[in-house]
Amino acid sequence: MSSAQLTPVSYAVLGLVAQGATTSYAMKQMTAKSVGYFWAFPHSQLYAEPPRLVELGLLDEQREAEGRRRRVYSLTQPGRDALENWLREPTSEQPQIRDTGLLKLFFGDGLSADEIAALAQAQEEAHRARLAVYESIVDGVTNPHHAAVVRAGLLHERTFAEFWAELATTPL
Amino acid sequence: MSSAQLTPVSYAVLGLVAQGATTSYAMKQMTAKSVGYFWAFPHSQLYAEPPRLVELGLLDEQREAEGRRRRVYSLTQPGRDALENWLREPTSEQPQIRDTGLLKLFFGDGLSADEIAALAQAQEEAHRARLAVYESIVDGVTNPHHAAVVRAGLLHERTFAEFWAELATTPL
DNA sequence: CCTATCATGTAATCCGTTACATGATTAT
DNA sequence: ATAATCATGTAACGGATTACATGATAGG
Repeated sequence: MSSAQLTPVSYAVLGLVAQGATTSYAMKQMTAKSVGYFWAFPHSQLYAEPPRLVELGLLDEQREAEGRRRRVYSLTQPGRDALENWLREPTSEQPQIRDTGLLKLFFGDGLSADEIAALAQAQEEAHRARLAVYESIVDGVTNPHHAAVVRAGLLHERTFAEFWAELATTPL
Repeated sequence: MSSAQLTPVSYAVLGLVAQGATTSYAMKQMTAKSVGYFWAFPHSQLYAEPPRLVELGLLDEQREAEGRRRRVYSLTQPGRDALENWLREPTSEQPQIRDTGLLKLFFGDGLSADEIAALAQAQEEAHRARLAVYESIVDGVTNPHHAAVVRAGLLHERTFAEFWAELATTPL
């Protein structure tokens, strides 16, 4: 029962199936307008991961008889247990923010003040654009947990938009 | 000149060398107390990446004659150009926040209100701990660009600590 | 001198990304 | 009908992570 340890993608798939996304495409749709904004799962992952979980006995796969003949997944009891345990378990891993703009700022010694300001303005704009997207969807999200996650994203974008805005006007 | 496209790690290494970190260990040290907090580079990456960049002609490698005989890197002109171009180039990739706590919240339908509160409290605590770390180091960071990045981290941790704190007290 | 830890790598596996490719539906 | 796009995958490659392993240096 090769207990290969599960990755975040594994749990995401288990969670998506638990929320009713029984096909890979449905998983893609469900993530697209919410958690996918800051933890993007390429669709190929959502197609590749379920077979692994089937192999581990955490998912069950049914093949449609007609039409697209797509693979329809459902949770097994061990799968449900694995998901629940993960949800309850305190998370220890440090969150990672992989922001290229911050990386450039970190290494920006070689840039002039104007170039730093340009970077900051571009970053501010990007964050405001993302903020606008979140504001436009937040009211349409019915699942309260999903809505809470969108709110977190909203707060984050606001924070960073302000950070860059200040940097654009205040020289280092 | 196999123009394999450079990854963020590539530019990080170029940037670190530009800032005077001429050995892999020095790179590790320089990142550890600043950008490494939210974009962690395992030391093996900092040892594995430079040879690739040497291969591409972006770094030059000198081997120490004595002692540890370590590899000492320096920027070539193409390497410096690549770094500068990257720094000036507007960044298009969306920043990614990979936060397991948020992922659990997203899938937290199956959790009770108490369990959500427990998750939120644990997350708040983790963010406050990180916040304390940033506060303890921010004054000691001399490089203004590094300091700005630490400030960004500080704002982020504060934002998220508050987000989780509110969630812990307000039922969904 | 001996030990602990600092420092420097290597190896192997596997996941994630990117691109390719094709089948089904819908719109015109 | 035909084109466009929606939907569903596969393949290949490379990078990232996780362990393993060993050589130097400093401290006792």
